[in-house]
Amino acid sequence: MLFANTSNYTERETLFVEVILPLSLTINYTYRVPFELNEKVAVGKRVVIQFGKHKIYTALVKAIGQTPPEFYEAKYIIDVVDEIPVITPKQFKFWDWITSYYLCNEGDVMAAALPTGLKLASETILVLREELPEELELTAKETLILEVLLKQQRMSIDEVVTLLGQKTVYPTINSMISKELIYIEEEVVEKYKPLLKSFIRLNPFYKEEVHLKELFTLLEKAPKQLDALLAYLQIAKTETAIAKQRLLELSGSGQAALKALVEKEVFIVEKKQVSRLSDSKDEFEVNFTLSIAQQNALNEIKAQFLQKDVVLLHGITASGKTQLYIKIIEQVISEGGQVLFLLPEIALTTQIVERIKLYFGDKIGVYHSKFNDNERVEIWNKVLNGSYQVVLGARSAIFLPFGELKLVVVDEEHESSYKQHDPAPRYQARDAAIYLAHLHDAKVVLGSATPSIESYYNASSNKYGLVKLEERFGGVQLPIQEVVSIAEATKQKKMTAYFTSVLLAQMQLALENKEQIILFQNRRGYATILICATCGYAPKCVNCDVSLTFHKTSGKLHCHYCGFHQNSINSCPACGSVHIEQKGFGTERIEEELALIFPDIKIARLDLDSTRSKNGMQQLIADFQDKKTQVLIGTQMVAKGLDFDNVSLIGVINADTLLNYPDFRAFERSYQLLAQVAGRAGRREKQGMAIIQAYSDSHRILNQVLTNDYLAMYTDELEERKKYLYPPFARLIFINVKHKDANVLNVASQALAQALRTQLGHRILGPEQPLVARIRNYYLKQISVKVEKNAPIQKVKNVLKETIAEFNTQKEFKSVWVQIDVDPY
DNA sequence: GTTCCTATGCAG
DNA sequence: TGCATAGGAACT
Repeated sequence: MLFANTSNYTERETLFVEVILPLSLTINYTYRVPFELNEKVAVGKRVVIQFGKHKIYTALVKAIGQTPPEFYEAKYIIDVVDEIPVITPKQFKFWDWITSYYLCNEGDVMAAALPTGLKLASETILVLREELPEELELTAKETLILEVLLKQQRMSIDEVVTLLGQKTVYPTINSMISKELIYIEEEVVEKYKPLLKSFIRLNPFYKEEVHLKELFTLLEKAPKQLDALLAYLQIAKTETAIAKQRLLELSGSGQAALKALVEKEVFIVEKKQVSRLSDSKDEFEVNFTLSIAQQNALNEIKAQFLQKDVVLLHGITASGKTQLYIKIIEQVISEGGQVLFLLPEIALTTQIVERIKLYFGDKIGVYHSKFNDNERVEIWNKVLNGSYQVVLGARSAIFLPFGELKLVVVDEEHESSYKQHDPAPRYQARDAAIYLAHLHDAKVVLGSATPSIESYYNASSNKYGLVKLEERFGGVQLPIQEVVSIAEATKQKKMTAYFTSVLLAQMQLALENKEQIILFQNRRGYATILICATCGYAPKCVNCDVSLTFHKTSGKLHCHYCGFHQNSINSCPACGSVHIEQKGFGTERIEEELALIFPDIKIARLDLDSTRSKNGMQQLIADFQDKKTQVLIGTQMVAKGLDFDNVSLIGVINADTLLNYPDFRAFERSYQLLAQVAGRAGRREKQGMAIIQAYSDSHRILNQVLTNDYLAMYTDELEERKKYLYPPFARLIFINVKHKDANVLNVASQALAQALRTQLGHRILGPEQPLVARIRNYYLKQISVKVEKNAPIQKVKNVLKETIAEFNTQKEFKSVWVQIDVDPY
């Protein structure tokens, strides 16, 4: 082995770098830096490295050192990608925290944090040799591949797999390599492509009046060219950079004329990099004054910030939290700080974003999953160089490279979509954002009309500041709310399909007044399940342990877990009976029944199925806003982030499905959702109405929704949590165990739980069978870890990590998947 | 015997 | 993650 101090280059430093790969690997790897790259490597820059025999990846330099690895020879890094680091030291610290808190690998975090455009990986390409051997003995498959290659010279592995229709292709490829037919190339695909546009510039020669005049006379015989020139001069008065396309549009002179001018060297064409992000240069002066209540809340937040880093803003629906946020943000950016504004994914496609964008103009960037990669890279860079001072984003926006972060706003902080469940890192963006803020010495505002129990607990126990905003903005009145018993209505024969007479009457009234209606049903599809009336058979998914849902539009039975679907059945496959009954109902069924009752109105349905296409949701919402549709039926989606002026009635078809959900948060969630849904009714001028239909009409949660009594709900829930030791009185970690074989899984999960129990005792619960015991052909078991609040959580986590690692080395459990989910809610 | 799949180990 | 390798099931 060649050590640095024994080599001929003693006077030169030999550097080694520890790199993070964007893969789920438990350790980081060490590479050696070739001397010529010594100057260029730096922590936070990306390097190109070979990992394994073929693959080339971009990895991130985590650390630089001079000690060579003891037990192996390090490979050389191939190249350094960046001129300046793309990851800041603070981001590394943040990643470290996520890695250790959520028990994942650094590579998981890297994969989640970097936009795909910044993570290039190689693709294996087969290339046909220029000279082929004369005598060939080929198998049928090799001939097939060769034929394609003769046509197109190059092929990716994927293409070979589809061509041969088999998964194992490497033996064939290897054989062709040894027969000297092909060679292998690793093609690194640079994913980010800067957008280049052609710009036109006048040759400086013609800047002088004399020359320009000569040019005019010269062009007299070419009127089109003259047009182009005149148009150029006209635009040049007000603009510096003139795009070719724009000139073409404005002059109407055509490609040929422009080309001729370029050939005459009158115009010079330049390719320039432009931004894909539409930046509205004009900042709108949206003047508004805060109400007294808002002003007081704002002052109070500022006062709280003197002592507390996090403030919970408990502001009832329509109290104008957004305006408050805007004022706080405004102050922070005027002092040169950056702001991260987190919103649930769904809210990002809607009005609130437009409002804030108008206000802050080009200082603001929006970051969410609907953006393509190139756009994300551009946003990343604009945050890095500080040209974006405000970022509005979904949970993944916490990974952007902030330099001067001074404020984090988490709107609708109770939203469950802040938690990422799969894949790792399984982080809770609200909590991670609080840590991020801590790293930056920044302040945090958590806002919600129905705060999560934990946040409210933190606020009432003085860990967070608490500011209340209890007055509706602009004097908007709370809707009149009413709970209607479905059982009672059924008894009195006052049900029409799924609607009580009370709800129907109100709908009639609203429609007569030309007002709009939103109906909420937390289940998509048509009927929940089909069931044979004779033998009780119900069609199930072939991959998962769930009954299939009947969708009428497609005429098929769908699995909502894996996407499997099959044709519906007319007779029972088990007993042949034709008495197939539909049990339960979803949004689709409600839409149909409603159309029968009100044949003249237009109804739209907002759920996962109807919004799958890219602009589906936007279109649906736009139509509803333009009053093209009168009734909007939806799942959870309708509750979140949508504001409609003309909606006077909200109907919850069946609240029981929410309340009966088997989860310790079911009541909290129900309250939050129902309060949010109800709050959508009648926002301006007119008092709206919310009707909640339920079997369990006297449920305490429904009462609390009716009376808007968040505190009562909180107190009751807290009591329950204390009694059964749930958060915030304990920390919860789920260990999900998966295997294709139910028996192996049983044995393995028992063994793992036992191994954990010997170290952590009563804290280990389970393994239990989850509600859905099999998804995508994998059987599932869940072990829960409940840790008292004051126990050393990091020690427990270390034990978990080690025990699971040890467990996975055992021969019979090698193929068992174990995933850890910290704070799984 | 061949062909293909699946499990498993490993990469610096 | 993706690839090499080994062992075995299903085919000829």
